[in-house]
Amino acid sequence: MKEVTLKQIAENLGISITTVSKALKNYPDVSKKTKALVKEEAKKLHYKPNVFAVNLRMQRSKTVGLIIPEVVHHFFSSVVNGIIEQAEKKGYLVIILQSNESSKLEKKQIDLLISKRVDGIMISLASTTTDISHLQEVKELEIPLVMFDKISKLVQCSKIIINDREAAYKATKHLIDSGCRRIAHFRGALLPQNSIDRFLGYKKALEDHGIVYDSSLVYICERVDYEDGIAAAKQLLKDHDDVDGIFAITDLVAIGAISVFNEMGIKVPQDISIMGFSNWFIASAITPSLSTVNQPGYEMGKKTFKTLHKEMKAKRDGTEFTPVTKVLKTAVIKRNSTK
Amino acid sequence: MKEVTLKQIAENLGISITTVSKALKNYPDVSKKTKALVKEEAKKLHYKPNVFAVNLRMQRSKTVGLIIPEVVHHFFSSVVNGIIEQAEKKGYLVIILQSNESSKLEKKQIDLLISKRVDGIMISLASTTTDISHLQEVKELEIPLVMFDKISKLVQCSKIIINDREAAYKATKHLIDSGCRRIAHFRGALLPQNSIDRFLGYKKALEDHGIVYDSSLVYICERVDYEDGIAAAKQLLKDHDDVDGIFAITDLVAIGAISVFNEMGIKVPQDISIMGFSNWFIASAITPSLSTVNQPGYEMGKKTFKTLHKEMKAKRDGTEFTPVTKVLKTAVIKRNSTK
DNA sequence: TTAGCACCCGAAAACGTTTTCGTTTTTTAT
DNA sequence: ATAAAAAACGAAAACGTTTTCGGGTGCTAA
Repeated sequence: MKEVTLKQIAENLGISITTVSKALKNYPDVSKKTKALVKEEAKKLHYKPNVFAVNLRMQRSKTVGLIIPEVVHHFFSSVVNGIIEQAEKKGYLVIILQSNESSKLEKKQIDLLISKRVDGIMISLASTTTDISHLQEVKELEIPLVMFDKISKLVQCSKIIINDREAAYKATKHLIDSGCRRIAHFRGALLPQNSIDRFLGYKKALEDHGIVYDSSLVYICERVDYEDGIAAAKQLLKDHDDVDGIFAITDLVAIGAISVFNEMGIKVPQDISIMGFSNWFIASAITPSLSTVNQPGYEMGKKTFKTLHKEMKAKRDGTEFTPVTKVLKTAVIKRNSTK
Repeated sequence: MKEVTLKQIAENLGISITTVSKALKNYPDVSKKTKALVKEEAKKLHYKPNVFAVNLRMQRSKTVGLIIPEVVHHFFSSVVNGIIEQAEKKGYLVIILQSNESSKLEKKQIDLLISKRVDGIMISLASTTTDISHLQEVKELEIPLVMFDKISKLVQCSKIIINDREAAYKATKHLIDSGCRRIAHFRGALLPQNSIDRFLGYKKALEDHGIVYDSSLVYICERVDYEDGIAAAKQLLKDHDDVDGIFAITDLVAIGAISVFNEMGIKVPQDISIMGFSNWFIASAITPSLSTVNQPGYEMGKKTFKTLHKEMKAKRDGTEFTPVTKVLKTAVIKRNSTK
């Protein structure tokens, strides 16, 4: 059972390969009659063009690459969902790689994608990435590039993000508006930009509302997970007895904290209010349900691919494309962990 | 800045393309001297083979396809994690598609992967898939195929699964051993095999321990999500007042049920014990923490790719490969939702 | 009749590699 | 010195497409 090729069809019909190819692509210099004949024969033999040959000839793969820090992560998997849905609509396939928050791996994977000659690359940076030479290389090779969520301001490319600072501001303000005055912050590691931005938003909200910023109320959660939340909450209880609100960098951290308070018999939100971040869907399923800030992962994925697609199209057409930065809307979601 | 090709190197060195190619691949019929020269020049020019040409020539892409029902799902994202990690080790890239539990989409995506000429395919079926002709086609084209978790017994291929029936049996037995006698089951839809198997395991456990099976204690959760769990729990409270245990098909359903009981002031596990399934990590974070059965997603992903890799290798070498079925171990994890 | 003009068609190059097989060069043995 | 053997190299085909460009028809108008 040999592969069906253009040659096959051409021989069956006694015409040239050229004509067959053109007929299938509706070139104007092929008569209606031959077009019909060719198409019929192609259907009969179940002809499928050999993508390898097409790729080689066209110098493109109709495949794009995606690098994210973690696959097993609600926010990123939502992004992935948005991306692959949109990509499929446009006839593109997506190769997914995971940097595991390692800058070194990230570099390797960029090289891998380049060597696979993907038509475009989407990336959310590892927390530790500071050297961005691998991304500059992508730009130099003129491979369309879009960054999302965890970006670097130093790279000239399109970006799809939220305003972490503003979102954190809104979250903190919500706590203040509901009556909290001693508000702690469970932040992420020192380096990642969104960890910094959320911290700054928190600080600014305090200052704007006449609350003195107290650095002893800020706890660092290195890995930003459930255990970190538990640890921070326990430490907080040791250090302070007057805190009436917590803004956690992420829902998971907030949930860790809640579980500690539940266990200790500390009432949420009566004794202490808690805000999360991301609106991970489980936030509505815990007790008490978690107030949080919505971070639109699916939307972000959609927008990311759409932007990449425009850029790839511009490259094919040889038209100019100026990078855009799109800031997606966030919104406070009030539930039962705040008053 | 033109692409560097073998031709380029050959011209620079005044030798033939053939020799350059062979030198880079350490063919024995190239002298050490020329090999060194060629390699040096290649490094200097940053030569990277054109994969499109390699693919065409070799008739393979070093790319595999993966189809799963949902990306945003803890279990499946764990599987994805295991797969892409393992694939990268072997130099393969993974194209991920999502069937959205639609049999029609699944079929389309198989066609897509075939037309992209991936070297192998891994799939977990959509719940509604009964017609398996698209998978037969994969077999006919002799594309290596491995199914995992949600499989079809009608397809002759390697399979990586857990024993759902046995796992459900163990979960139910755990409830019985802890003193429960009226045990309800929140099951999934009627069709998917794992929904059936878990139900059968539940039933068998009852019968083996002298408890009469009562079909009025079985509730169907069509979409197997949090809301389903809530609905089923509420219905259960209306229908019965003597139930002392629930085995839910999935952690999320169990969590939905717990949230209802928490709200109603029904004590878990004192008044009613609850078992989940999957050991989704959030299971340890809710109150009370959820007893469940561990379903090793990461392991499953690893094993799935490894098996596919063996099959692909066998195909290249022209050696025979007989499909294997690997059943991964599951274990009951006792937490605070059971006595 | 002949130039001009649609209208069709196909030869051939190009994309960049891999590999077979024949040829040339060098080395070894006689 | 010469034949045989071994080592090194290269021509060319092949993978299957797309696209340019140069014809060859047959028709119309002068």
